[in-house]
Amino acid sequence: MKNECEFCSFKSKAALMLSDGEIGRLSDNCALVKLNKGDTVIKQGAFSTNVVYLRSGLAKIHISGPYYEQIVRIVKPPSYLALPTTFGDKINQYSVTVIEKAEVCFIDMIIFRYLLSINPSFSYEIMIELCRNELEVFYRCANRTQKQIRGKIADLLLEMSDQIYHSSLFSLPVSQSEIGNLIDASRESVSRVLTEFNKEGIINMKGKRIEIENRNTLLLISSNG
Amino acid sequence: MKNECEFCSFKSKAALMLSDGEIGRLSDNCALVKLNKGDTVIKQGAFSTNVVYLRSGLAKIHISGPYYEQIVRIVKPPSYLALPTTFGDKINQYSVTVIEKAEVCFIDMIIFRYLLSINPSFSYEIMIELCRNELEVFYRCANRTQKQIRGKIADLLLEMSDQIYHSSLFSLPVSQSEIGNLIDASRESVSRVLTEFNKEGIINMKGKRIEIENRNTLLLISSNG
DNA sequence: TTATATTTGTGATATAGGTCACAAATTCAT
DNA sequence: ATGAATTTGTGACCTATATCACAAATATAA
Repeated sequence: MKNECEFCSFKSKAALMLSDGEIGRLSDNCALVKLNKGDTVIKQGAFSTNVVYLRSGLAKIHISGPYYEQIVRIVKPPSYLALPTTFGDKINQYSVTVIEKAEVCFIDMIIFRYLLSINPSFSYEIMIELCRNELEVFYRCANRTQKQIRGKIADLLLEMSDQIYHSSLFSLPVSQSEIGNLIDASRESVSRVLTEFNKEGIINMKGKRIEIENRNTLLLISSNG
Repeated sequence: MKNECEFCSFKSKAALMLSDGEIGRLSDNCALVKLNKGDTVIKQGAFSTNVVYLRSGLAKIHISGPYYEQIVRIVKPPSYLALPTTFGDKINQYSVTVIEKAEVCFIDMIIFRYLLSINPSFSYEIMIELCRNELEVFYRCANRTQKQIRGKIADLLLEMSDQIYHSSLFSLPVSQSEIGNLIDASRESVSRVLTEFNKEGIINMKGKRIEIENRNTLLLISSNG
């Protein structure tokens, strides 16, 4: 399916830098795909000639660790994926899997690199994204290490509510095991803490639906260990 | 002190992409500084208008975490630092401190961005570096989480020997507390493991001098937890 | 070189969070 | 809707590693 990028209402900040002609080139080499929860967007180790633009939905980035698959971060749109594939060798260095019904554009890598080479503003915006990613991982790194489980879960809930869903009521896009994997804790501990928070009236949880009832207490727990 | 970049024998791969004229521009806006262990290269929170090129020596990147300063990685040359400052706001988002006598070039950010905008090959190489950084943090992330202390220290020793010093005999550039901070362990545990390795004949340690005696066992421990 | 500050080694003890096991609840596919 | 598969809740128990507390060893500065 061909995407009409010129009329796309989910353009990335970088894509806004492109001229009409450039957008046309992009459009001709870009395929929009709708994906469901669990679908693989990028498979680590596979050969690829595409950059992927996450246009809507949610995905997780995970890599194969020494003992098991490790989720390294949740990605929300707008976001470019597989950039290391574009710039390094053509083998995907991590996997990306949809965790919430997503629209994704597969962009031919040659065109993407061509656009980078002729449009410095486009290139500049992509660099900003790369830097932001790096900083985010740094920040997570310190957080993962220094906080205890209650703090890490409080953080995650606040992030979901503030950064991802922009609402105090949302449905967790991942299982408790995946949360555990992401924040470096066992599934059982995640369950225990979530239940605690529920009993303490901090959140109201039924199934995967969560409503944050007491944001301030979460903030407190987040900065307490 | 003005640096004569055209004659620099420690050029980055990116800098090799620059034309003579471009190198000249760089040279005019670049200051070479020699720094000692403990010297601050970049201070998180401070305003900056420079990119920093690590030309020789070693440095650590650390950020302020929720409870204490967290070392996120050791940087070896050639490497550009403070790129997020260049691309985002002008405030440094992390600190960089020298851990082994270093030479560093402070490059005016305006020139750096100018070169990026006119030279796509230069820009391309910088993007490769940004991507490599991201992947490296992903990898570390999985490692830190999934391995036990012996495995993490084995990894660190192998990295020092293979990646940093290219020799089985080297002197640790950081204290055991810093190692603990980097691999997410207490100083005491680091000491115990290093002592164990020493007694087990895997390494030969006196003071900060370490010689790797049994590389294979280290590899084994590294992939064992 | 000498004094001072920092780093390291090691035993004793404490604990956060992991692991196991199984029942209950949800979610998914037909 | 219905049965199968997955996810969640929770008690009992375990363990890797943190903490504490010093003494010994090294590194640093005067």
